[in-house]
Amino acid sequence: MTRVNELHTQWMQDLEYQAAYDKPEGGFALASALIEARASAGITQEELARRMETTQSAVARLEGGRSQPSTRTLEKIAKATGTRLKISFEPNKLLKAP
Amino acid sequence: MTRVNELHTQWMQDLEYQAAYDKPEGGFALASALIEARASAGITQEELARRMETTQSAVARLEGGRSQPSTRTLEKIAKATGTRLKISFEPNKLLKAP
DNA sequence: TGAGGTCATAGCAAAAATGTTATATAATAA
DNA sequence: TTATTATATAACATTTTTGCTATGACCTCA
Repeated sequence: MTRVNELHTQWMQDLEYQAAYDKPEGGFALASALIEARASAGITQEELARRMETTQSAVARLEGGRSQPSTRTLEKIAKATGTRLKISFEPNKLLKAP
Repeated sequence: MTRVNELHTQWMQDLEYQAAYDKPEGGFALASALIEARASAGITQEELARRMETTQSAVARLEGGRSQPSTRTLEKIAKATGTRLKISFEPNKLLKAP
């Protein structure tokens, strides 16, 4: 049992995690979505890397927001964390103020 | 006025487009999400390319599902189509059948 | 103190995405 | 028919992501 694993037990009880590449600026929202997905799976970077058939350092780079991953990579993450990848283009803010 | 533009007028009236990289297999869902986003903006591949600072052929390649775009590219598409990019890892199917 | 475990970073080579030019096809309008 | 417009494809150079091998920092626990 390790830190992330403990977080897991705690989070899985009441966490509605639906992190998204949404609000923030520089793509760091995606990074936190990755971290949450991994935490929800209760695994380490090492284990996630194993499931994605890559290395721990690659996972750290992704979570650190130091790359702009392709959908290929995002799909691997989804599979490895037991989640479903969803990418959408949603209608934007209001056009004119009332 | 061109074909897509006409589609636009038609769609914008009643289309709740929220295409997603969701159900299907080979990443073609993303492709159709792209097409819908562009159609909702009522522009041609050529115009989308101009807004993304790339070329029409690159857009065609994306919409044809012949690449796995990075979040960098997805962001460009969102900005160019006036939409908001949303990427999320959602909880998966049921674990055990009752 | 030291060992073990987790995560972050740097640097490099290989792979994939991207930008670009040049066509080709299809549909429409004149 | 011809001209024009929109989209699809191929081929290639450039850029970015990705995989990999260290290595260092930070904990916790014995």
